Amino acid sequence: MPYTQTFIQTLRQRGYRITPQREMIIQALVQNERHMTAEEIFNQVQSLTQSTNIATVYRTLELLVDEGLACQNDLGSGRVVYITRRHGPHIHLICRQCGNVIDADNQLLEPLRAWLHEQYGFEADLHHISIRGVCDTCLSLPQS
Amino acid sequence: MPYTQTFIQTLRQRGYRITPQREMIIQALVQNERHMTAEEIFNQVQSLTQSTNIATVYRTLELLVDEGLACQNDLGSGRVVYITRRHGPHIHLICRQCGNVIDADNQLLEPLRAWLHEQYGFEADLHHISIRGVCDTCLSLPQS
DNA sequence: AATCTTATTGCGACTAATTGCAAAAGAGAG
DNA sequence: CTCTCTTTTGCAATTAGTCGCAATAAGATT
Repeated sequence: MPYTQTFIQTLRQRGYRITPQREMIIQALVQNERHMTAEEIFNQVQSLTQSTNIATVYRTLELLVDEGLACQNDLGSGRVVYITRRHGPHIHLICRQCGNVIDADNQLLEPLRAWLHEQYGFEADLHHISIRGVCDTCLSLPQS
Repeated sequence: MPYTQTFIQTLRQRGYRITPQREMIIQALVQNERHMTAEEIFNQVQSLTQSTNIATVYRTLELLVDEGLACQNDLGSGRVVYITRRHGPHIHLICRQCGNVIDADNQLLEPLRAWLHEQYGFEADLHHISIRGVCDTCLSLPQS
């Protein structure tokens, strides 16, 4: 797991303390390579050790997001999901009606990012962005 | 309050029943003309009548959003805020560090919307979109 | 005005996530 | 290795929001 170690080194360099809890949380997130809820991570960590707590999972995930190492996304499931920033940036198109999530390309986000930076000096985090709307299928339904 | 009535007529035409609770919730949202939390709306309604409930406020707001009459936004305060769609579309730039919210123009969202529709058949709801990142001020801070 | 159908409400229980605080433990200095 | 300082954790309590269900009440029909 070299990538997990890279993560940990980065945090250590920035002055954060590395605890077994943090290591296991990072490892779960890195190894799964997918969107995970805090509870999924908590369950995986708990299968390794009892010494863990859901609050710690949330706090560690918040740290990873703040440090730009992970992305946080509300995909409309009622639970927030997390993923490392190793993954290429993309847009999540979330259908307001059926709840389906489409992953879209992000080409058009680049001009937006550049423009926001130029105009407002804002460094937009467009790595994993969610956009709500209505999908193809739901639009073409006969009615309702 | 003619605009409140327009709202109500629209809902009635779409087959929804108009209850005193719904009228008062809509009125609170329309009259204030700003982002409001469900609890703020609940408090205003409750000052008029005891016959109300926070769950009803949430359900009515959800209805307004689903019917395209209101926008829902998580501005990072820990509470979701609502506003009518009378307001011109714009982007909320939310700073990950200081929590400040900047309202930005939406010019560049039009090509994005068009492209998402063309490419994915997705009708994006970009009326009130939130983008996280780091603001001008926080970027220029000496360190930390 | 009375009746009927079904959408809507209120309530209480529940879930996801956050917070304050005392106890535990990481990491640097000696 | 021990001490110290400060960050981090675990716990319990709290908050924001949702859900199931029985009771209520819109609005249509007569």
